[in-house]
Parts: sequence; C-alpha cells; structure tokens
Amino acid sequence: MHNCTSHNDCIADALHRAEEICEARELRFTELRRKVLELVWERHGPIKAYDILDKLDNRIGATKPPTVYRALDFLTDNGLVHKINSLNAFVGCSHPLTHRECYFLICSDCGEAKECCNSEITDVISKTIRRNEFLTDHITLEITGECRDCRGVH
Amino acid sequence: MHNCTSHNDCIADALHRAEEICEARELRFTELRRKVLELVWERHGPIKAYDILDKLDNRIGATKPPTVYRALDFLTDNGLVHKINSLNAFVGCSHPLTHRECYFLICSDCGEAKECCNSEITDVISKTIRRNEFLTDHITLEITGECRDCRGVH
DNA sequence: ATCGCGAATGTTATATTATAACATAATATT
DNA sequence: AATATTATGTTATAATATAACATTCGCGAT
Ligand SMILES: [Zn+2]
Ligand SMILES: [Zn+2]
Ligand SMILES: [Zn+2]
Ligand SMILES: [Zn+2]
Repeated sequence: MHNCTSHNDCIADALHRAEEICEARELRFTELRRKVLELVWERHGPIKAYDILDKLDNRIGATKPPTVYRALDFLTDNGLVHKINSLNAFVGCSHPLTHRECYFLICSDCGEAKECCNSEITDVISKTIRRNEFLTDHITLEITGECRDCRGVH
Repeated sequence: MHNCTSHNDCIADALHRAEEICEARELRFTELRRKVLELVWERHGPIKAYDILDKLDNRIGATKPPTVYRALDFLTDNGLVHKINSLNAFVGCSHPLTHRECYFLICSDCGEAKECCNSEITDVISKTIRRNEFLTDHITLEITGECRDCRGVH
C-alpha cells in the first residue's frame, strides 16, 4: 500500500520529527521511547504491544509489559503513535504535527494502515457532533478491508 | 442522553425486533442469546462481556466466558449488537434492519452511547474509500466525550 | 559535588479480555 | 431412529493491560 522508496528514511524521518517535537515541547525523548517508536515504525502498519516487547527483549534484554505500555502511552499522548482500537495495536503517526485525530484504512491482508485524514470527513463529523451538542474528547475512525494493492487493482 | 419514557419498552422492542429478524433469516434466537441481548439492553450504553457474565451467573447459575462471547458473536454477526472497540464493550443496535455500520457518540460521564449514523457521514467516508480504491469490510466510528445532558446544556 | 526532587524505568504481581480444544446436548435432516 | 449440524458446557490457557511499589536517572538548588 505504501511505496516508500527507502523505508529506512521513513524510520529516520519519524525519529527525527519526534526528536524535534519533544524538544519543542520540553519532553524527554529517552532511549526507550526512541527504540519503541523505531519498532512501531518497522513497517507501515500496526504492531502489537507484546510484539514490541519481544523485539525489545532481543535488543536490550528482558523487558516487562509496563515498560512498553508506558512508552506507548507517552508516544500516543503526544500524537507520535496512534492506537488502533479494532486491532489492539499501535501505528506510527505520519504527520504528528498536523492534527491529533487520524483516520485509517487498514488492510487485513497486508496489515498496512494508511492514514486517510481529510477535512471533508472532519467537517461532516464535526457537524454531527455540534448538532448533538456533544463535547468531543476523541474520534476513532477505522476502516478495515482490503487495500488497492492487495485487491490487485492496477 | 436518552429519554425513553419506559425503558422496559425499549428492551421489549429490541427483543421483539430480534425475534422477527432471526425468524426472517432462519436463525435460532435461543434462550441464551435472548438473555444476553436483554442484558446488553439493560441500558443505553455499552456493557462489558464479563459484566454480562456476572449477571447471567445471578440468573442462571455459573456461566463461562465462551458462553457469553459466543452469544455476543452471534448478536454482533447479525447486527443486533455492536462492539465498541475503544471500550471493549457491547451495545444494542437501535435499528438493526437499517444498516450494518453504526456511528457512536459515547459519553464518558454517564456511559451512554448514542448512535449518530447519518448518510452525510457515510457519503463522505465512502468517497474517501473510493478514492483509495479500498474494499471495505467494516467501518468503526466512535466519538468519545461528554454528552449534552452531562455538560448541563439546557 | 551532593542533596533533594520529580520523572522515568524496573519489578512483581495480578486484572481484564478473549479464545482454543474438546465434550455434551439440542435441533434439524434423512 | 440414525445421522448431521448447530448450540452449549467445560477446562484450560492465551492475549492484552494495569496496579503497586522499588530503584534509578536527570537536573536544579544548595
Ligand atoms: Zn516507509
Ligand atoms: Zn493490503
Ligand atoms: Zn430506553
Ligand atoms: Zn452523558
């Protein structure tokens, strides 16, 4: 679904953006948080907390669930990572400075998640929210199915 | 958030609709499935699987997780109940014949979930999906926050 | 430099959510 | 009635997540 020419660049960019954001906000982008973000960015799709845990184990020795969940909390709280609730998994945010709520197209075949945020969706959802006089905390929009590539569309 | 004059009627209606739908589709609306649906409809908000389990225990003696999850699977598969992924909880569908995908406004204060499905949202989401040549399996739209009543709006 | 503070991480234990696998019972089909 | 199918019961365990407390780290004040 994603056609990054060099995924190493994707990862490097994500880490670099995270650094900048944390510096600007006076947040501590620790080694642990960096490693977890790096693992989240291993591919353009959601990864499970316990898979991150396993990969950390391989790199830095036995790690425990709270370690990973705390790092993920930090990253999601600061918009660097999104939780995909329908999968209990986590994915890197493609544009952490742009906005907080992201919408996703999630391919159940290749496992990739593509952000499909757009103002048209936001506008019409906002309208519904206003009509209901609702005070929004968070919007989850997750669309599962099969992506263009996996469908074999040319 | 909901102003049903008699919630017993809500429950009775939901059970009756379920009966009709199951009959029309030649599905078996068993006692267990009925009881689980009834418990889901105890209020206009999501209920957790293990809370259903506890309430079944009180009514019909020790019940085990698979019993509840299988009944919930049946009910969700047939559009009588929706799973709220952001809460790991289940809520009765207000209009099981109208459509499969429902959008929710979920109040974190009173715990109610209001369906806010409308074609405007569906249309704009569909457009995004088409533009991405995506083949949709399921759409999850969950908006959490504070409802009109809990905000104290008049 | 070291003391003290708050933030981050380590550690142990456990809570919560969900399913696998197999046995039995109920219902439908022949 | 015999057989197949579907639903439920049962045991065990997998997968996801957090509570509670101990230790360490980073950093400013003394
Ligand atoms: Zn890439
Ligand atoms: Zn795909
Ligand atoms: Zn009601
Ligand atoms: Zn409310």
